[in-house]
Amino acid sequence: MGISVYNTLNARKEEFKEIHPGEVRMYVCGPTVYDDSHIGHGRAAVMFDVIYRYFQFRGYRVTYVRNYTDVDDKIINRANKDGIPASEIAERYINSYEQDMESLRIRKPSHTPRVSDHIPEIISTIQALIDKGFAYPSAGDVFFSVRKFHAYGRLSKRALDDLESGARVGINEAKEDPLDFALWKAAKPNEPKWESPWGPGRPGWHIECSAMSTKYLGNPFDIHGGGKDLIFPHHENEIAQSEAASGKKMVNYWLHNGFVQVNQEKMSKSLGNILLIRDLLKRYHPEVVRYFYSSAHWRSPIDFAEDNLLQAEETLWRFYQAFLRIEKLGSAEANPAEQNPLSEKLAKLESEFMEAMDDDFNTARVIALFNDFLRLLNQHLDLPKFGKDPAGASLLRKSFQELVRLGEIIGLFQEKPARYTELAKTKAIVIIGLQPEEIEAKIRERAQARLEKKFSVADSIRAELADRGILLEDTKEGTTWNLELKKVHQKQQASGGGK
RNA sequence: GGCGGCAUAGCCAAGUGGUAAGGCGACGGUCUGCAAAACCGUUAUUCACCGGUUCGAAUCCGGUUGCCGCCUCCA
Repeated sequence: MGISVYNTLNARKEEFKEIHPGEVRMYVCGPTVYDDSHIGHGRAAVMFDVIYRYFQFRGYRVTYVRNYTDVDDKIINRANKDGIPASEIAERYINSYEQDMESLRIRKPSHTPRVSDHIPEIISTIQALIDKGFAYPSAGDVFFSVRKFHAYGRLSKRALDDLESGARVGINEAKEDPLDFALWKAAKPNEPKWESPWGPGRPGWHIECSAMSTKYLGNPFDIHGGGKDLIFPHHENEIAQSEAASGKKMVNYWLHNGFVQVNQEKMSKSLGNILLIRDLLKRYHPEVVRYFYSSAHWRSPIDFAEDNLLQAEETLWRFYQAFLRIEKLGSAEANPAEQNPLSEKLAKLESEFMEAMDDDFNTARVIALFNDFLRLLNQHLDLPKFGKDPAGASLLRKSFQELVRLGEIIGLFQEKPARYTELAKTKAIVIIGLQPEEIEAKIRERAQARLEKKFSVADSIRAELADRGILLEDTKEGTTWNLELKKVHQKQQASGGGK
């Protein structure tokens, strides 16, 4: 049984077969660096990161290329607006993106090429297209002649004539056909430019990905990914360019992730509801964000509504609370006891995980699987003697370790449980405006009241804390405090913290 | 207008021919002075609607309605 993936090209799930044995070569369209990245960029980055990690987990050697589009109209516009060179804008937002990627714990791709470093490759690709009759220069521009490429429209399932009739673009005099797209654009004043056989100018949008993917991965290569919006025209044009230039198939599997919404609405500049990765991460731990991304299938839309994020946070919290309990069991090694439901499930966990992931990277199924396993862990933690027995404790620890090992592929459970909890508490304390000492004092005060059976006093102390998002938990070892995450977020929003 | 996609419980969300995963919430129970946490149980005879294929459909086909995306260098 191998991995199956949904391939946009054939509009169905297909068994994955690599071109070079034991090796996967994948290319994902990275950002155009003219602004800070939003949660939509984050989704693409996280989901392809999961795919990258999973192929590695399955033993493949993976070459993963994710580019930066650092030459582009939007960058130039931004540069002119801010009165600084386009290269500086690009540099600034590449840094910003890389910070975001690090925050989201994205594994670094094998290569992160930039357009500006690949002008010679781009020029020679364009030249090849001209030589083969697929492209033509016109007044300093070079265009790709769409009608010369017979398979045009296959990926996006469009007929050329439909495109023509639906075209809203103004006719460009320099084009032979309105559908033709630019490979090279003649330089205008105040634009970055490079010398070329057709005069000074810069590459069009699509050609960079053809040139760079071919350079790093060859043709054909295994997987090309990106957001759904890139299917047309970007990826359609890439196919035309690469296949026309090389005479070979470009890519076997095209993967396109679904869009994010914010409160059921499309995220867009005009609606003013762009949610930046960095702003989201002020309020939620990166693993919460990754958990949330993973809770839906990567091809489905996903709605970044506050309630949904809170739900993800609470569920992840449950995992870490169980991990804390396990860590407190001590670390004496012992051979596992006889078979029990936990050991049986533990033995199967990896294969069930792989079954879910093999099925088009179904992370939502993995989340369900982990939750099932969590319940089993808690069941055993609740058994009076199980954890005290070295064999039982050992099994619980092994179970925890297995979750950490498999969770790494999704990017979950990688924090030390104590640290994860402390981090949340430290953050919460600031928001709530209560020092731990104050909470401890209240707890002592309440303990005294309870001792004296003044339960109404004790209860009012508890209620007072609960109102601020602090939950008290009376255990045999004494009273501890925990967070009511939802309330903490409400306070945070009320105070306007973290936006 | 053209093309593509989606509609599963109060909410989020898996499930692509064999009789509805998981999470949140709610309710009942165990525990507790009472709670909280954790655990147990209940919570969709039914998968937008209509028709068809089939022994059998949430899953396939046709139609209807609603929503979304792309066709505008937006992941």
